[in-house]
Formats: sequence, C-alpha cells, structure tokens
Amino acid sequence: MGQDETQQSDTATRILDVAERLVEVRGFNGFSYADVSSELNITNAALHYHFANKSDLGVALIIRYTSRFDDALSTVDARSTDAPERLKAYADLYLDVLRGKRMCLCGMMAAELETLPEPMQAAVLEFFTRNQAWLSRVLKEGHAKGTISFSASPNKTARTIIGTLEGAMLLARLFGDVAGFRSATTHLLAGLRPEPSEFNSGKLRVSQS
Amino acid sequence: MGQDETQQSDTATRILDVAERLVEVRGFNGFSYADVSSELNITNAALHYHFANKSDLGVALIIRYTSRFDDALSTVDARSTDAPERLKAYADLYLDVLRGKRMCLCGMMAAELETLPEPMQAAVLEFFTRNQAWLSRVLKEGHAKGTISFSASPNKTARTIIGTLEGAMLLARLFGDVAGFRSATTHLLAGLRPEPSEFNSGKLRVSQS
DNA sequence: GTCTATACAGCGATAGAC
DNA sequence: GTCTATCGCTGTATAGAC
Repeated sequence: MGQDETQQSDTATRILDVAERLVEVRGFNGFSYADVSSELNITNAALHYHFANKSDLGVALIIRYTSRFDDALSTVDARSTDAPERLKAYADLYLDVLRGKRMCLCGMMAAELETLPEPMQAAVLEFFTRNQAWLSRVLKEGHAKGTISFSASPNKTARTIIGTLEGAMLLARLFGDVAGFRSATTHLLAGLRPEPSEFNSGKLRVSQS
Repeated sequence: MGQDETQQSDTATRILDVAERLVEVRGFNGFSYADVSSELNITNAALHYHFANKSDLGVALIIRYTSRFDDALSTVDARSTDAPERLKAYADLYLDVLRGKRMCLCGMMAAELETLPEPMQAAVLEFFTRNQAWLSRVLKEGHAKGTISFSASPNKTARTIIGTLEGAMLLARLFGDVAGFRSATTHLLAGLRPEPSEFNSGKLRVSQS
C-alpha cells in the first residue's frame, strides 16, 4: 500500500489499479489491453512499454496483491494475539474486497487457472500457500491456548477456511447480497469454537452483544 | 432438434458434452467454437447449425446441468429422509464433478458472471436459487426433527453451504487435492450438528440474522 | 514514455453448395 | 446436417517516429 519503497512509475501503478479492478470484476480473460488503455487515456503501445505482455501484467498484479495481503496479515498479528479475533479479522479482509461486484483477485484467477500462463499459475498458488501458512499458524496457536477447536489438520482446516470465504464471496456477488457473506463468516467461525466440554462444563452463559 | 421429448440429436448432445467439459476446466470465456468442433471432427459451421450463437450454447449447457442436478436431488430425497444424510449426499454430488481438474459448471460461470450474456446470467442464478431452495427445505425439516442446528436463516445457511462447497472445489483443484474437499465437507456438516444449547465463547460474537 | 501505424492470429458468425 | 469459404471484429504484440 506504500507508494515509495519498491515503487514503479506512476503510470505503471495506475495501470495495475485499473487492471486489478477489471480482473476482479471480469476475470483475467475477460479484459483487454484496450480496456485498460482507453480508461487511462493512453495507447495500447504505452501499456506494452510498462508490461511487455499480458502474462507479465498478470504476474505483477498477483505479486502486488499478495504483498498487500501480507502487510494486512502483519497488521492483524500486531493488533491482537487472540486466535478467534485474528480469524475474524482475516475474514474481514475479504469483506473489504467484496465491493462493487468484485471478487478476490486470486480467487478469480484460481477459477481461470487452467487458461493462465505458467508463471501466473505459480504466483496464484504462492498466494494461497501463504494464506494457508498464516492461517495454519493461527490455528495452531489457538489450539494450544484452547481458544480454537478443529478436527482436521491445521493445514486442511486453513484450506477449508480459505475455500469457505472464497465461495462465500462468489455467492455474495452472484446474489448481490453482502449480508450473506457475513452470515457465512459467522457460521465458519462458530464451527471453530472450542468444545464446551474442553472449555467450560455444564450450563453456559450466553454473552451476546 | 429433438429425437424425442427430452433428447436432442446425437451431435447436439456430443457438442454439449465437449463444451461442458471445456467450461468446467477453462471457463466459458476460455474455450472457442474451434475447440469443440476440432475435437468432434466437425466444422465451425456445423456447430452453429446446432447452437446459433455462443450464448445459446451457454444457456443450453446451464439448463442441462440444472436438470441433471434436479434429478440427482430427487434421487437423494428418495433415498433417505434424514436431513444430515441428505446433506452428506448433496456434498457428494459436488465430489462427482471434481474430477480431472474440473469445476462446477455453474460455479465457473458464477465467477465469469459479469462477462456473460444476460440470458446466461439468469440461468446461472436459477441454478443456485434451486439449490438454495432444496437445501433450505432440508434444513427446515432437519431443524423440525432436531437433527440439524443452525443459527442463521435456512436460506442464508443454505447459501453458506453452497458457497463452502464451491470454494472447496476451487481450492481442491488448485492444490490438486481432492482430500481437502472431503475435509471441508466434514467440517461443514459438523458445524450443523445439533447442539445441546446455544453457546458463545465470549471472544467470538455469534450474531443472529 | 508516449505516440501512430500496423502486423497477424483468433474469434464468433454467415452465405451458399451439397 | 455438414461442408467450404469468407467476413468483420477484436485480441496481443511490435516497429519506429517523436
């Protein structure tokens, strides 16, 4: 999100911004160089100066997106050490993306995977692998503290979480219903609650807000 | 067009078979008439005879897919009256699709939704609406019998189930790991087990809608 | 870094013979 | 119902001037 460190030219950044939105709405195969260049009032050729071919552009999009996600996860880590809270914050990251009929950039590309150039496929896989690793770590920590409970392995459970959120985005966009996404998130997190027997036996108080 | 009421010509059927596989692997925007015709050793023009334009072909694909799903749901209904068993059977339907790097036809099209002709969009929505209605009915019946428990509305919970399965397919294909799909299914169904009482951990807000 | 101009392949779709 | 032939358009990509 910073604009200074590893930063490319202003034009390159604006190209990525426009292209990212187009991918998140229409998919990587659903937009053209002309779509981007016309919106920025530059020419097709100028676009090719910054990103020689569409595969390069695609890889750049994924890398930037992954980097932003990494930053966001670091922020989540810094904000709380509580596993359930971290998972909730993780889910909320997806909620931020789900605006204006957008899908997750990498979720979209995961659907189109078989049509993508190999470098893009590898980058997409890397994105989800990192997400899985972060979630897996949080799940393990939560399990150790007894604030989280799950029956499959941390890695598989992490994958289930990612899949649930990606699927929820897909349907929320389809039905034009963001509330449905929140509902799915709630259900997901509820399924990770620690078992009453492990946590607190007998009758339980309900701490509803 | 038809040889009898429900059956189209052999060629039309084979076109649909090939096109369906192509969509499930590459997406609707990821295949061309040439891909289909070359595989069937017929010409582009012959394909246009059976399906005048690509939108017609797309709608035909969705309708046939929806019809097959409806039949499968009827079979599930006939096989058991137990809600958890029906849900398990529902999840297994998706498992059947998840072979050879395939996605659910309509899940794929849901991702590409914004690029699809309007008649196809409507047909995709219809598919998911029917699925939601069936699941919602099963959930209600399960709730009435006390074999199923959920906190959101039946419709929202149904949508969550669909989203979870679609997302699980997406990731299972990405990671080349069908076992991950089974794991997600198990987690999903476990989250619907009847519970002795409503319960909140105190860290997680489980809000009702 | 951006332009004009263009190459060239692929796409969906149509006309008309058989 | 299937063919050959072809059209018009859009796509990615490049060459070379400024």
